[in-house]
Amino acid sequence: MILYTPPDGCLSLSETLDCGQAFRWKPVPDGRAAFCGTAFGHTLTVSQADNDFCFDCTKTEFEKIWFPYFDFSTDYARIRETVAALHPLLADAARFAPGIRILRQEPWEALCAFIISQNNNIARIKGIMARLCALFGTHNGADFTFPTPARLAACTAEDLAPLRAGFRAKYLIDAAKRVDIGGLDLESLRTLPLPQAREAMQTVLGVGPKVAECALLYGLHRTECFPLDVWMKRAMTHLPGVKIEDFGENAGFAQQYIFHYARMHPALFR
DNA sequence: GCCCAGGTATAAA
DNA sequence: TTTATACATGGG
Repeated sequence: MILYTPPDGCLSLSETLDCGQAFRWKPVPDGRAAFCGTAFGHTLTVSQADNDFCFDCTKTEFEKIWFPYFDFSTDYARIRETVAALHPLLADAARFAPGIRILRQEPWEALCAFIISQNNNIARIKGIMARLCALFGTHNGADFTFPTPARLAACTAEDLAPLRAGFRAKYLIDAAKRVDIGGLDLESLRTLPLPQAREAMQTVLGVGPKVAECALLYGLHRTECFPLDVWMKRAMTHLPGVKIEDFGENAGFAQQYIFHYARMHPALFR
């Protein structure tokens, strides 16, 4: 059991784990403000008590898995200030959910999650992700892990029918094949120049500009990425004079603040 | 029942 | 090069 307080004072479990960036964290029914989820093969229950966060894991596991996963080495207080300074509406968005952090998720899982996300809603994305793990992942004693590329690459579209992922099933299989034996090295995209990284992502069937941007942001922490989904397009019309280039290295953070704010306040964005 | 969802592939203009 | 349409499914 590890007690930890982020040095920047920024973390809300609900804002971070249920803001549309990750789809496999669930509130613990009987716990207060606790969440349970799985990443990198490890399952964690995390809860909050005042300013402390309680991580139900060993010190080693916290240091190797969860500290980087929650991006605790980044100063989110400073990022919020920088984003908020660009426009009053951005200040509102950053103030609305000040506990958002951009998780450092597994590249392969993030790619699959946002392939599934296309023309889909968040509640249903969560369901498909849960079935994907239950059917093709392995059980670690507490939860199902995310299936490996090799496991999905061995599947046919009919095999994936129980997911009820619709037309996205064939996209998942193509992604799996590219990553498994097709020469697509997701880790290499962590440092590849962004235009080439985007191009590489989009070699996967079903991965266009938006999914590529999400996979790079959430899976490889390319924070200069700025996914333009339907909500963001609406939001941008309310940010006259603000250009995506203005966000620079903070684009991904800004996008997540705006996305969450817009989704929670649909009336403000037409 | 209807509308639409963290879009993209494909065809047509 | 830009614009239109199909796509599978189900949450609200």
